[in-house]
Amino acid sequence: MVKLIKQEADSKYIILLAAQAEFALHGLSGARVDSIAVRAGLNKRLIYYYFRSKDQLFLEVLEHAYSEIRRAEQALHLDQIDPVQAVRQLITFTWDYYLDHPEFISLLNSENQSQAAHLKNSKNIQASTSPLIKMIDFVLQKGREKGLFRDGIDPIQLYISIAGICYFYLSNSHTLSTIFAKNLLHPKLKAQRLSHMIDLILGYVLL
Amino acid sequence: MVKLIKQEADSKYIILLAAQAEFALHGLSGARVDSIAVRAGLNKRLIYYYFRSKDQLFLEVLEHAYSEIRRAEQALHLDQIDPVQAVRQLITFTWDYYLDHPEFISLLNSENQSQAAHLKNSKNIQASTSPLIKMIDFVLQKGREKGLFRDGIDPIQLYISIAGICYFYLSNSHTLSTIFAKNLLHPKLKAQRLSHMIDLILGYVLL
Amino acid sequence: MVKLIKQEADSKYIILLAAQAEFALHGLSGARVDSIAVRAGLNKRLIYYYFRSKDQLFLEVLEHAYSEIRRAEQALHLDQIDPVQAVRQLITFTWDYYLDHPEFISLLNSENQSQAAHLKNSKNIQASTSPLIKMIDFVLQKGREKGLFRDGIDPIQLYISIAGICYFYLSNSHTLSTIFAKNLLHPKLKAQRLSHMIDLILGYVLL
Amino acid sequence: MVKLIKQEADSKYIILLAAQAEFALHGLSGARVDSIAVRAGLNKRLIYYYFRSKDQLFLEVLEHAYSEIRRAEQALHLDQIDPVQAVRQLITFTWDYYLDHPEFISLLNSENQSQAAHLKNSKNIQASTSPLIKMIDFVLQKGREKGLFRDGIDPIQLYISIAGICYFYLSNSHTLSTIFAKNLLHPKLKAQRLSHMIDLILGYVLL
DNA sequence: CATGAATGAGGTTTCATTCAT
DNA sequence: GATGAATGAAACCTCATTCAT
Repeated sequence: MVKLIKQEADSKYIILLAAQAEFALHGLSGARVDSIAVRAGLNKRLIYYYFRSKDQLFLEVLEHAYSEIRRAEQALHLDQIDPVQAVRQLITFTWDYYLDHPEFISLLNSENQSQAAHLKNSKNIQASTSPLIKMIDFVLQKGREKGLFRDGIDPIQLYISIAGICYFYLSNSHTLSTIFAKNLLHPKLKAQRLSHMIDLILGYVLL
Repeated sequence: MVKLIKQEADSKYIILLAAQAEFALHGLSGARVDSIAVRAGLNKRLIYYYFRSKDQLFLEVLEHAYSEIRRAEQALHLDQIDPVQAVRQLITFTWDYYLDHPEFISLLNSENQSQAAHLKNSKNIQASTSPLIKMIDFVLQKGREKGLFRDGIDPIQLYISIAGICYFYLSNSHTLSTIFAKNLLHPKLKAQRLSHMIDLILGYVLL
Repeated sequence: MVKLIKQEADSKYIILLAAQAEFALHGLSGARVDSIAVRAGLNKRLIYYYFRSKDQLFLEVLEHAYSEIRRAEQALHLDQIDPVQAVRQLITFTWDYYLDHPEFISLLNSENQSQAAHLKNSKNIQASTSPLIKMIDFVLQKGREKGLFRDGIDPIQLYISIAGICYFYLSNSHTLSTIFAKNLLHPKLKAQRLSHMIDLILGYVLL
Repeated sequence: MVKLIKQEADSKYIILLAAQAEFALHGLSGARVDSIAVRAGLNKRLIYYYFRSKDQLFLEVLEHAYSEIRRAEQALHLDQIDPVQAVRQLITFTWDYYLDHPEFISLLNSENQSQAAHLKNSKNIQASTSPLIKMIDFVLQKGREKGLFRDGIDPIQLYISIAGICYFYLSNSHTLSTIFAKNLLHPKLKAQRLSHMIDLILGYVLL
């Protein structure tokens, strides 16, 4: 019995991971259910057994991806460290997370192309981001109280800006690399980028 | 004869615009050649007559989109105004251009999903960005010479950051709006966003 | 033990009824084994445990339906009443039975679409109709002897005609209702139909 | 140009006939689009080119079948012959038409299994039956005026009864043949059936 | 320049059925 | 007796592309 349950969990999870890889690589409409089955080493029919359709599968992949990053964000505990360090930490984390999880960027791009049609049908997504925003707000307040940070910074705006400077560099690295005729993903350039981003955000945040 | 040539130009251009709309809405693999023909009000076979394949059509749409934004950027003449104003101007322009040309964002997302496969096969794209970077570099230098701007700012990094904070907010507006449970494209929020971005960049650039 | 056997009977019968409903609604090829399992509230595998295949299940449903109507026909005892009343009774019974058992009509339609492939493989079906025909023959003979009924009526032909006028009106009620733009199953129209059918048959049978 | 048009008509019509045969043989859900393509000797994709879906194809087949029988009915000109002959003629025609067009019966059975879902979405079906009913009403009136026919016969009821006795015998010939252990489609039996039906209807209609 | 007809390959999804417990 | 997991075959349908004129 226990084994059975484990098997199910395994197969379903294997499919989820295979789908994540396929969706990340080819987008929603470019992904092939056949390929997902091959990646998972399981029968294609099983995909429809566990998930109801390609779209439903995509939604679950997306929810999974969101829950993973939210979990990682929670583990940052930015409220327990020095505010300047906290800002540095937030940038570095975001950057590293996107670097380590290129599929997350891909999935978000696909979902935005779908106008968030899947996410809108999803429960318990909205709530999951607020703890992070609260944490950032707390950090900004502490920095302000210490006389370090400027006044009137909106935590959501700041979060979107930090995400944006990390995200855009990576999500558009192919076109940018082509246009600027240099490989933006070269380790040296990646290090320079992180450094620039920290300078940029701290330059704004600090008085 | 002249008229015939003009007609050809017309039909080809009509298809290009129809394709741009379709690609912007559905991405490369999600776009339908049939839909493009319907949008253009022309026979599908004509698409293959003017462009050789769906991918070639996509490339030409992409090249067209790039040439348009480059043309607009050239018209900025940032080198002829006050450096602080120039930075403001650059942010505002980028923001407005993305707002007015949502298809540009969509096309870039698609192309990055394709790992810039089309762009890499394209001549005369790479050179086109450098004037802008030179212009930014000139602005930064002027600001530095006037004792206003900080030292050591990489124009490419700055450009990518400005583009990133504008781009991400818009390209991911659907998921962000869902997650934060507010419509990020509401006029009020858009105005706040622009204001925040200017604060952010100037806060960094200014000494 | 007894309880187990009873359980078995229960489950098997539950499946049979569920299958009857599903087959009646969607026909043989339109019926879904999954749906039958859901209707029965039992595991799909059990269907294959009790019945060997979808076709075998269909056959048993069919046999069950036939045995039910034959049982009801036996209970008529037409031979014990006045011949005119007996004819009225036969028409009314046939009409009411079809009305009360729409699944019977559906199953017969499906089986005829299959060219009676299942029924031909069935034992003990053929014999079951003859008592009814014998009963009708007896009624006709009695009516003739009483000087009421016309001569030379074939009981099988009469039976098929009575069945036909009832059956067709109901089996084709959807298309007929659409074509004649009135709901043939409205109580008023049903009553008129029964009245017409009795007039028709008696008009023919009576001298 | 003319040839092109003719080709289109040909291909579409060839598909229609192939579909009619396939639907007649296997019903709506039992029919295979692949088989229709093979029967038509045309590419499967073309079926979706001309008709939009299997259901739409089924509807057009159905409409075609209805228009054919209505056309044949119009050609009867029952109003121009002796009323008794007209009734005979109507029965004989109905019987022969069903015999010659077994697909018509099959299609109607399928459509009724679908609860007339297709027909309900069809324009100009309802109107097509009324001329026949008017013609029957005219015949009945003439017979009554000549002192031959009984009073108060509803033409729709009569039509349904005539259709029913013909239809049921043929649509259910497989199960009936099995149950009565004789081939109902044997020429001798078919002749007897027609004779019985004429006796039955005239026995009712004539005073 | 322009078009309606046609196609092969492959897409998502569904099905009856069986495996393993 | 009962079940959840798994499957191969085949269903409907769609796609980019080409043919023929």
